[in-house]
Amino acid sequence: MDTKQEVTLKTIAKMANVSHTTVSRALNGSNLVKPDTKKRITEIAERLGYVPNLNAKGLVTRRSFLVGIFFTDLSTGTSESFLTDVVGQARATLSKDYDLSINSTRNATSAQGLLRHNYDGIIVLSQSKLDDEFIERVKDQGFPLVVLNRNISRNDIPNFSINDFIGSKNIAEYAIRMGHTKFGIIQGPDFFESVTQRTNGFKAALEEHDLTIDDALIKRGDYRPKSGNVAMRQILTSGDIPTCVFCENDDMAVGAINACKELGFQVPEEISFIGYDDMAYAKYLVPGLTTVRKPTDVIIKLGIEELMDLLDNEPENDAVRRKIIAPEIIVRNSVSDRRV
Amino acid sequence: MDTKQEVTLKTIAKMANVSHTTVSRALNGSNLVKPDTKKRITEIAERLGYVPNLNAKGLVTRRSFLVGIFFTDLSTGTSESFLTDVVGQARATLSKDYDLSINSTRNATSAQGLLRHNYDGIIVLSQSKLDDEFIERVKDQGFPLVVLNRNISRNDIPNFSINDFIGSKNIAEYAIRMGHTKFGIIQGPDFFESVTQRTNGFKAALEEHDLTIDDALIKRGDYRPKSGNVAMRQILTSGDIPTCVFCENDDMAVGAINACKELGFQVPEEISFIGYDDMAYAKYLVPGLTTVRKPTDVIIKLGIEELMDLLDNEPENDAVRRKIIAPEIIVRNSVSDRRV
DNA sequence: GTTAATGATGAAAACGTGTTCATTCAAAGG
DNA sequence: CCTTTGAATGAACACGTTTTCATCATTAAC
Repeated sequence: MDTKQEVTLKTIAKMANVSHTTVSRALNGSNLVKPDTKKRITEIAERLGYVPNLNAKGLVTRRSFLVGIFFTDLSTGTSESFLTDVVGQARATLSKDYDLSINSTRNATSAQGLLRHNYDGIIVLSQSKLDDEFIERVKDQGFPLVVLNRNISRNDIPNFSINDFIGSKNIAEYAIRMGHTKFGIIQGPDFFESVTQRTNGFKAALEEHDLTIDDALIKRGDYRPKSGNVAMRQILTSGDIPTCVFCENDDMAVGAINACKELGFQVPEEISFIGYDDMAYAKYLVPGLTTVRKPTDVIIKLGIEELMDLLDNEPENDAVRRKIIAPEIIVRNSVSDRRV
Repeated sequence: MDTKQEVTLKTIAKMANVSHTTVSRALNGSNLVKPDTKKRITEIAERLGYVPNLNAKGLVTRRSFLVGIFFTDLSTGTSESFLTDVVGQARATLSKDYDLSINSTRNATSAQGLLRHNYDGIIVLSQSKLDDEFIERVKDQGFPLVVLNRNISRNDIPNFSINDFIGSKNIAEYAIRMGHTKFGIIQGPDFFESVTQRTNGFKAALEEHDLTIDDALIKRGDYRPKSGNVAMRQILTSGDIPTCVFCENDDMAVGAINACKELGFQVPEEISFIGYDDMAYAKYLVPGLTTVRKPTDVIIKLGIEELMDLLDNEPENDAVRRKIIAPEIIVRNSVSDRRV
């Protein structure tokens, strides 16, 4: 029953008593072919279930009909919703001509076969400075390229990113306004640039208000709930207990809050919590999690639209588009009011 | 700086004073070429950064170097962790030769260009009977194919699935053993077959114990936390309140539990909850969520290994591998003990 | 020292398309 | 009626590989 790729242009040509050249033209909507022969040809093609050989087509037109989507790391939790969002939106927006190929920049860094598939365009969802080498290479090889999520230094590449520094700084200022002075932080994995930004943004706000944070109250997790739980237990059993803990993503916040309840601390009365990401469930935790919403849907939309431009038009673009978007603060009930 | 695809076999051939035939052989590790010429050639290729044209290669070898991964629907929440798991594991397991192309069976159902890219192999992550038409077509066209997650009727296709009926039935029996007799159900979207199975499995256990369930206590959500919240509010305000509610995924359970707390019901003392999926955070909710763990990692592993077999070996397989795996029950604290 | 076997290489064809250029044929212009 | 134009078509080449078959050089066999 293996009927794969039996019918080609020549098959159709014979049946229609024309050359394969004419068939090719007819099927590609050329206006150099008489209307009724065109009709005859398309009917035969339809009936035979003709599907063009993309390898042959791509060989001569120098295309691959493939858009590459590259993540920093596929195994890390954060990417989850990001991945589905990107794939979903890309599928909905991009022409059906293209297939989406998912990859990790890590796999691609190996010198050989970096980009075996000659992608027609590439989207990088960058979470780490380690991607720079990859981005550099892709750009220099002339691929249409868009970089999302992380702010990169090269300014000749379209780049839509999120300013996690500002997001964290703003949420810290909110907590300070609520009267908190003694903080803890549960960080994410150190190779994510978002982690550096979130930590630095939070600290920056503290400094501006002449507050300090004890290094012993800064723990590192891996963005998963369990690591948040472990880190919080360390903090709670160390004797030196903060009034407010900033968890660098919501998943870890869930684990950390759980640790408090297990050890008999009231949330948020005794200890307040701040999350990051505004996951779908954050609103429905008890207490509702005060967190930061990243406008990922916006940058994804911008990125895909930009790539479509790059794919359609000539590389003679006027201006390279770049944009840094500030996240939004979502205030719920997990930070208590300590003002006197 | 556009250096894409300038260096070909012939480029190298000229520099090495051989024919492109020899270069091809050398680079493909043929033993018909003298060791030192092979070395000379590979060095030149390396230096020039040669990368083979997969279109040309595929044209003659009739391959695409593409593995297609098809989901029922890309925009629905459930797929999230599934998607990342599959992509991650496939990337880790599969030979680097292959790219992974993500798709939805819905997009592919359109008659033309169903499978423009001539995938070397296909994995279908099926969640709905609607996929059957797609699966049928793929199989009949002779693609190496593996279907995961859902149990399909055709027995000539490798199929690794999860028995949600048993999972739901078992968890229901646990709740019954704990003394519950009056239940509610918050269902997922109706086009998912898992939803039918979960509902039927749960009901089956009730019947076996001569218990009935009021249809007014069966609400439908969309697998997102918010829909769980909405559904639970309807139940709570209807006057007729169950002692235990089965939410067909954890996300909806979060929303539902929240509704109880907002309206002043104690969980699990007054109302108990059961989830499904055992998401990473389920363990850290308060109370810890009693739920069902789907061995998705197992079926993904089986599926990818099977596909690798199909890709390597001849289609003359001995036996078609099929397996249905029962989920595991995870008992935590969200179901109260009502035994007298 | 001739023949047979082996090892290394190249020429040419093939894969299925798109595209350039030449050719045919009918209609239009005088 | 002859020439010119334009429309429709086909022949041939190109894209970058792999593969079959032939060729040449070298070694082994007797």
